[in-house]
Amino acid sequence: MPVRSSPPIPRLADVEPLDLPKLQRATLNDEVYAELKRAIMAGAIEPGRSMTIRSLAASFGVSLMPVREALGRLVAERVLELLPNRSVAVPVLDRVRFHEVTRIRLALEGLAVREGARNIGEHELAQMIAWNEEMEAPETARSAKALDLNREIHYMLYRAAGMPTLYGMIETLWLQIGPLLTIHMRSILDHQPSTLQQHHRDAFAAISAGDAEAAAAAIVADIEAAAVTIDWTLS
Amino acid sequence: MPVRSSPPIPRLADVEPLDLPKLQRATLNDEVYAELKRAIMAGAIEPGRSMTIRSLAASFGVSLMPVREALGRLVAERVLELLPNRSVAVPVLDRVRFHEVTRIRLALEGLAVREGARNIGEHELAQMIAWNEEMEAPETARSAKALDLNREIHYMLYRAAGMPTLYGMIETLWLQIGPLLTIHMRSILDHQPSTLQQHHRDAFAAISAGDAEAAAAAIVADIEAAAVTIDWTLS
DNA sequence: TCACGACACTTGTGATCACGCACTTCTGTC
DNA sequence: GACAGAAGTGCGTGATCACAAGTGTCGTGA
Repeated sequence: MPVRSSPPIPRLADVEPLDLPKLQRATLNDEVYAELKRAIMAGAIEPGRSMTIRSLAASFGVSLMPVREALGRLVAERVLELLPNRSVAVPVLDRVRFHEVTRIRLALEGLAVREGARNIGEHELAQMIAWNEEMEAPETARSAKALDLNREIHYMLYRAAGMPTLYGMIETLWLQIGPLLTIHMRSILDHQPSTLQQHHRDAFAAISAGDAEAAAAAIVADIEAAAVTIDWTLS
Repeated sequence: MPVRSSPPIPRLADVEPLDLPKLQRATLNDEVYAELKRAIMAGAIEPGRSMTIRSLAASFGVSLMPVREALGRLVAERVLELLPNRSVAVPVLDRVRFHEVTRIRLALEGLAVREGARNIGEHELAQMIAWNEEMEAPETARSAKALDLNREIHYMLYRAAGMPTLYGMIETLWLQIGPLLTIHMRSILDHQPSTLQQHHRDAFAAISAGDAEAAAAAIVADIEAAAVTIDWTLS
């Protein structure tokens, strides 16, 4: 630890406790991992096309090592798929697997809402309502931002459950269907002009009324409505 | 591909189609990963004590690389925990987190049974019944083999659902509570001499009767019964 | 006797290199 | 002209090395 030579300067630790516990340096591994997740969720990586470690490493400007580990983690989370060639790709969800992921989502996100509806605070609820109205604004209704807002609303609700393991599992499920959402975003937003927002409004009303079960039902209806629209466009 | 010089010997590919699709060489990475999973599930690794990459690599007789990636995958699956030192350990489940994992298990394994009960074949059902009776045998009732049989029964039921993503998620959940199960195995098997087997029998009867919902209820009761026993021993 | 600092050691992280395997492409022969 | 064999290339996997940060220990000074 470097020590200043002039004594009158007090050390930072003396002035402020500053006990932020989770300040750990981000490794290249983590950065590549986060960047890949963002790219996948944004649909920037075409499903089915394999990608090589070397090309990704060159794109990120790092060596093979961080990319290898980040890809391995994503494969472990089933966000990426291991091809027989031992190379990886964003999996192409056929109708069967999409149905499976949707059913898991219904179970898990229903549980999260049932729990989160009880714990969520006034401030978060207001924030979600604001986001939901922003989704209906004409300039964002058909843009990628609408999907981002939709995701943030759901995530905030799920975070309120205070179940970190459950939240992580839901996050990986969203990553699995994320590419599909982005690709068919136009269809979803066209076929359902304001259905999504209405389901959200139902959920907010139920939360305000203290009816966690109704809130869960609204989110389940929301997921199912989006699922049938995507299923319509599949294969 | 090496070619034999003597022509009369027919090549294997000519005699037998042998189109086993999933024959890909196991890498050291996969072997270390599988071995660590076995060790964790068996409770061989004391929860909370951190382990170093180098020591594991020395134990396995491999270099750091395969161990690093295997550990990274297990951390991604939340089977291992990343300590502030950036080293890893089997997480110690407090009561709160154990409750959370149990609630997720109820949702997911209930779904799996509801689906698996409809699809499972006669042969698998007979196998499960045989395993269940073997659990009651005096020589295995209190041994680690009883836990193995219990796990195999549940896994076979969940596999029958034909939902690989769901099955993988359930498997990681079992890995998270596996150490706890093994450590408190004595308590579980003592407090519940044949309760577990009875719940299993209820599930089998419901499956035979074609009542998937009752089968799911039986497994849910099974999980809950084991959970309250473990919760009793926690802290 | 206690505290502080320097040193050695351990550990995770990242880079580089080597090997084996699979696939492609070119070429020679029938 | 077509097909088989060989050379070349690209890829994942694993090992080794280098580096920085953290940690414990030993020694010295007050």
